[in-house]
Amino acid sequence: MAEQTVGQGRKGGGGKESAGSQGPKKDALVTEITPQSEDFSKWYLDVVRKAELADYTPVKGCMAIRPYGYAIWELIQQGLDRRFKATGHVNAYFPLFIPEKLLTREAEHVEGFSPQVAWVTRGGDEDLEERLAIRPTSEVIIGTMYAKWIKSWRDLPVLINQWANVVRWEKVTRPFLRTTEFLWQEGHTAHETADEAQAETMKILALYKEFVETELAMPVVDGQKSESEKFAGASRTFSIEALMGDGRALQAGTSHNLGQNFARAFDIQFQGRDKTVQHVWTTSWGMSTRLIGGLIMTHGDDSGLILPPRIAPYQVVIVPIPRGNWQETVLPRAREIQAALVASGVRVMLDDRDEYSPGWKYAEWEMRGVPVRLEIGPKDIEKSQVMLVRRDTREKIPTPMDGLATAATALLADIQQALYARALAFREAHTARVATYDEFKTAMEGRPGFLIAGWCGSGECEAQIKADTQATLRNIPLNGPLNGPLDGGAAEAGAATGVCVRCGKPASIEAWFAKSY
RNA sequence: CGGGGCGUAGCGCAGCCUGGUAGCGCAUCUGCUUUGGGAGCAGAGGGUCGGGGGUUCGAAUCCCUCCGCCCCGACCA
Repeated sequence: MAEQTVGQGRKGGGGKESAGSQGPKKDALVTEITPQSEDFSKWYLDVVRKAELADYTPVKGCMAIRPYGYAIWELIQQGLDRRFKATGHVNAYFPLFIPEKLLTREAEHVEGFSPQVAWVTRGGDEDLEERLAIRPTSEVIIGTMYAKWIKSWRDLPVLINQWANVVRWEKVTRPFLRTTEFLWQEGHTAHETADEAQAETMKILALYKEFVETELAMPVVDGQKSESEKFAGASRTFSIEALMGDGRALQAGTSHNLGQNFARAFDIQFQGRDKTVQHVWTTSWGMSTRLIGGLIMTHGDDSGLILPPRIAPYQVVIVPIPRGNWQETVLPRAREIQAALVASGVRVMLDDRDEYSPGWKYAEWEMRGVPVRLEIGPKDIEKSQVMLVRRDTREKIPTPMDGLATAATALLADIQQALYARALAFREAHTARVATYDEFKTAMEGRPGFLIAGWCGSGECEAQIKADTQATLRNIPLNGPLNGPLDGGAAEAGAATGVCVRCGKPASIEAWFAKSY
């Protein structure tokens, strides 16, 4: 009776307890998080709620981001903001509201966004003379301001980023992945030449890739979007695409070269070095709270979240083992260790709650994805050691207290690498190159993931592939074997060295396809 | 927006078919014993059964309607 719960984790899924009346309790634990294999989507929603990342609100499609989830967002913000500043960008803030007349000035842009725009029609007691759009993105309002601020080539480039919320009236929503209101950063830059704007677009794409791979341990494919997947109003759109644990792709960030489209629509002009008046060349780029969804679905397992150390609100959780008068014996040592780790720059949570057992805490912090658990009890203190436990492999590592901070830091770095390697291996195992359309269709049905295939560049083939297989063209990688440097646009074919997977015509483009979020 | 499923305590559910005024597990609160993988015992609190309307002496239960959530499509920065 005393051992009835020992060794029975909720992750077992099967093992019924033989102690009779314990059955229902066991079942309650087992069903706490739906296993990934049973229903990935339900698993995701369970993790979001049980790990206290976010919760539903009375507002349809809008979530509350809870402190633990917001802490992840803050770390994402810090990592990105540091990189933006290091590349010469500055932050500013623009209004939430956009007058209707402004929104409709760039034709493609309006057409693309109008189905998703929310409107304010009343202020106080009065109907507004002109409706106000709640920004779905800020090209319009920022472009309007740039027209006022930019007069001379000496004013360029303008390299501004803003951290903001935006609203898009989505019909189908999911916490983090697609919500009616979401948080993001949007960079908006203006340049003197087309080449400069393109260089900026690619610089940010590379920055995004480096950030996501380094900090979030998510391997991504960087490439160019097809005409049909392009941002409304852009000349070219580039994206980074990640593969989730269920084999579906997630667009994790986008960088757009807007050409002179918005400059023309909003009269953003400057007098050049040659005294002529010209339109500027602009870019925009963004990453959002969607990244948190990507993080969950890239690394998580049946026990819950697994956070890469660099983005984990708590990198180490200390669980003191209560024995006898542990508050006088164990707890002080735990506090010393906490202080030492904090001094080494480690984010530490000391779980000194008396009302929960160690086993409960283990399960709880595993579910919340803390990369390293540090157990310390009387036996450890005797041996002048602690027990470190990795979240990713569950490996238990007895570690001397001498040099603990160094060992912990090294372990965190190792976990970061391991998570990236694991995710990359998963992606490679779920990426296939196909030559014929039959192969393509079979592969897309059989096992989800990326398919690499030749493409003639036509929208018809792209649309037909989607209709036949549900797979969309995610992007055209920058480094594909057939692909050129791609700075001239996806549809510009170079030397034909392959064939389109659908129509069989010669193709110089090799694209990545997948079912996606 | 089309097809399907579901809304009963914080979470997971039973009750609905065959109307009679709400129950179980977990969680929560109190006390004691515990604590190295989700502890035990004893006691306690918590629900206008998603909203509105209708039928009925009486509705969680039957009918209408609206809303929300989930899944599959369509659409989508």
